[in-house]
Amino acid sequence: MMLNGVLDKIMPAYRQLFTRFGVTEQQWRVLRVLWESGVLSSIEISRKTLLAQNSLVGVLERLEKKGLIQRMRSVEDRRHVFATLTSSGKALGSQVMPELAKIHDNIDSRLTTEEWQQFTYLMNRLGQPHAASPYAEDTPDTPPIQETSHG
Amino acid sequence: MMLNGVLDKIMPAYRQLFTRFGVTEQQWRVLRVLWESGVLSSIEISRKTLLAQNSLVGVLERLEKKGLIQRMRSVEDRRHVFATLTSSGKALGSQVMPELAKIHDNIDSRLTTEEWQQFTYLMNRLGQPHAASPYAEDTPDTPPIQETSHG
DNA sequence: ATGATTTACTTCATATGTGAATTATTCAGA
DNA sequence: TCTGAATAATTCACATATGAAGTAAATCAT
Repeated sequence: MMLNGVLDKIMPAYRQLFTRFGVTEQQWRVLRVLWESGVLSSIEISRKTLLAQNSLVGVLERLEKKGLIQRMRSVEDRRHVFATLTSSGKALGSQVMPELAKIHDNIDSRLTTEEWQQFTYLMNRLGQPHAASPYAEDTPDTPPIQETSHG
Repeated sequence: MMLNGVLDKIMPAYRQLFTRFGVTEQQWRVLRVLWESGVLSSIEISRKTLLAQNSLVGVLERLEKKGLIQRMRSVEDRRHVFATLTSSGKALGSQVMPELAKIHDNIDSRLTTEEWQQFTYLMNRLGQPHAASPYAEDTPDTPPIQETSHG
């Protein structure tokens, strides 16, 4: 439950920025990955933003209605829907990015480099169910800083 | 964004348990604090569960509709609404608690004692805005294990 | 080829989370 | 005492999350 608490304290700053530009956090997540990757299929956006497909439908809909993105069906495989930023979407991106960087830097400065490594390590451990081999698929590169008699 | 990822991996286990008993995660949070404290005012529940007042209204409504809790207005200050568990609510609690403990233990075992201390410490640091004195109000008791040239 | 299966997207019903606005009460002060 | 500020709960509009279904299009196995 601590995770929720931390999110509740960290997100407001971001949300405030986003609402100032008329978008929501998840809407921004989509804009962001499109900004970085150009054109993406709905499923790729879903993977990169961690937004469920069904939730994404609405998000993309509202983004398109705002004229920030453009959706289109693939010709080869008509099951795929691709999305890309409109010029206005790109413009918004370039306006938000710097502001976002400020907030990000602030949060970034709350922990030292070592602490961020610990953080990453701990988060990965928490995400992995116990009993699993410590050297499985997505195991973090950074080993624990202190292993005090336990494995 | 890692926080979201971890939550997405941790919560399903809990949600699965709760839906098995016909409640949601936040509904359970309420039942839990009532279980621990007996009678509580809406505002106290809100504080203990981290659920916003307006969200709580609906949660309490549904819990009452399910016959798990009972709401009533205070006589002294009719602005307050108190909630308490019904016998059926208590019964549910005693059924869920042990199951919950299993999941909790599993997650608990994913990190060592030291790592949990680091975790708590890091979460607190992340929740505190930067520039603030490291020894302010809710600063954790456990100091960082490694402070390598930075303060 | 054709039915079974899979895949990608969409829709639905239900439960929240958020910020803003309302309502009902209580309280402090002229 | 009457009024305006402060509280606690509730309501609203809007945007998601989740799980279950539904669709259409592509793939597979026979």
